[in-house]
Amino acid sequence: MDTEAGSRLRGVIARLSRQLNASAAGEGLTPTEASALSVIAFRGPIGLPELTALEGLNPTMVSRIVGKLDDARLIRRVPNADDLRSANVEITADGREANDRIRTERAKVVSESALLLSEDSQEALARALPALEALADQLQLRRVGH
Amino acid sequence: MDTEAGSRLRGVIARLSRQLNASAAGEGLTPTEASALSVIAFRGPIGLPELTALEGLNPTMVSRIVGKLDDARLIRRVPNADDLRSANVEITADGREANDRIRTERAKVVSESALLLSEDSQEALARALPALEALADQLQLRRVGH
DNA sequence: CTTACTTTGCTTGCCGATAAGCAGGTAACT
DNA sequence: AGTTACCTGCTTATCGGCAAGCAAAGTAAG
Repeated sequence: MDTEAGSRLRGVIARLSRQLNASAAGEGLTPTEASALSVIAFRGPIGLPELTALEGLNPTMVSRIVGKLDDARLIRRVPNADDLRSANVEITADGREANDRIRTERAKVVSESALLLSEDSQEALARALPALEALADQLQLRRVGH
Repeated sequence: MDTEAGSRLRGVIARLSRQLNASAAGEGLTPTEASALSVIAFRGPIGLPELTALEGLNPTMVSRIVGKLDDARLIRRVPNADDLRSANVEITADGREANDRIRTERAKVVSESALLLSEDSQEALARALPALEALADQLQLRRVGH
């Protein structure tokens, strides 16, 4: 990937992020909170450090997000018998419902716009999904290592 | 694109945006300012409405960004003889130098991480670039229309 | 085993950066 | 005069991050 492509990728990601955040309705949750809820829903009971890593957030934010989601009864802290300082978090019934609603709503915005693209573009997006996720992993490793 | 893919795309874009903004060094410019400077550099003299559209920003921000870049002598306002209310902006020599530095620096972060990915992933990213840009266009149209 | 000290995992208060957006102003056009 | 293009002051939302604090766990001396 050359400078030209790197620069374009960077630009378009910033732009997409702006557009998506702007069209973020929600359940009273910020984009990051909704994303965290989704991870908790799918990756089952999970510790805060893992959540931090998966979302590429910082521990302070994760603590606050978990606190808020817990207050809202969307997730539940499950004490860890081995170490009472930490706790795993898992989704509640309310949380699962909220997650489904938010997920559907948010994906709709992307899906509907994507449907207006050419077949080729849609396929390119689908094929790039794992690569984008891998790239995010790499960028995160780079930051942590550095 | 189904709900699953839409949701994943949305999530990964947010994550990439966080990682990239966090590793944003700079010339005293915010990510958005740097991006605007880049657009001005490549799309030559340009009016503020076009800049607003290209970046998917809101007019208030564009006004402020242009003001800052102008103060820093990185761009220059060129009066429009036809309509003195508006003005086109164009890059200055200083601006071009700054843009080249920032562009190289920023792209490096992406490129270096991308190089650690598989060949397939790199190719998928390159092929998805136009599709991502088209998607951003669609999302923007959707917002403006709505 | 008990007490004292250190480390670890998380929480919280505070502040800064970035960006959106409204309201109101000025100047230039029609 | 009315509209339009832009600028600016103020507010808000989201997120990052340091530093202090707290409770549990680990370690070691008595």
